[in-house]
Amino acid sequence: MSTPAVDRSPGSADAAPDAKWDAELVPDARGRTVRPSPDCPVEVALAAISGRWATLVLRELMHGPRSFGELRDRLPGLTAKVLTERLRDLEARRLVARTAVAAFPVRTQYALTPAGTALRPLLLELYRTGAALLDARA
Amino acid sequence: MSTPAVDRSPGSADAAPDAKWDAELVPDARGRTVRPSPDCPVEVALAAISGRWATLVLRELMHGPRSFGELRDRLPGLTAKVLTERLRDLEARRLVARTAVAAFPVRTQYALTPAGTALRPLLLELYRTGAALLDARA
DNA sequence: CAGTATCCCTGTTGATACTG
DNA sequence: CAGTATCAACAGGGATACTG
Repeated sequence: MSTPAVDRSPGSADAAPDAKWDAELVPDARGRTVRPSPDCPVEVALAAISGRWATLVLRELMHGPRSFGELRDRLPGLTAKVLTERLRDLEARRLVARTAVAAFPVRTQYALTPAGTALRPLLLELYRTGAALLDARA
Repeated sequence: MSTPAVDRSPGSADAAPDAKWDAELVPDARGRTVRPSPDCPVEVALAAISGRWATLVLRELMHGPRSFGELRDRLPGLTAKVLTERLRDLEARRLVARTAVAAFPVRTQYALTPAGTALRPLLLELYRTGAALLDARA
């Protein structure tokens, strides 16, 4: 894949140690990646909000716990299949916790975990940045 | 698509006016979207950093203007085709400006515009959030 | 040096219909 | 109520080879 050519990096395989990094932009070694890597914090954050509808589902859950039906009602156009996919993904990342009540009819509650709540500043920053871009074009 | 049923919203078609919104999370009407929309600030910001390798290309340009070859050298594994795609996309969004010097050999400079530089806080927040998620799992 | 041109392959999304 | 099962359509990305 990558041309071996000359190995100028004495360090690990996926870093560029001899470059001068912006200490604010790249505070530690995890950010000195040369390719999209699951170990890079930026990629981890992007993965957390990845997938269509993901930020909208998170926004709804930021308002408090919601049932499957409530989420579906709040986001018409989002099919049950995709909603399930998003929720399962968020659950796998431990950002959302599911609580199913085995009654009839079945009730399921989806709530943010502390890790999920930690995404709030990121959503705010996304909004801020996007709004600034929109205003700049206006 | 959406079940017409009862139209409980007296306002526009893509908003839910009767819901109570978190004023910090959704500061204005542009955030009260019911589906992924190009008008939503969050979507605009996500679009700005969309595409594989995008954040890495932006990171490199945050360090200063770079030529096509410099970017390619700094990001081995990124093919010329995809690098071109990312740069063209960023250019179309006015986040990056291209300056080609018609000499021989050809020299091209890619630099962030003010709008592109405005993405820095977002990248920092992505890093912060991702690092927090990584630390939480450790 | 700075790209283009193809081809192919894979993942993602959406529509629709069905179930414990 | 809270999902699952299929299937079709599409876009994104990578490998490779070529050009002004």
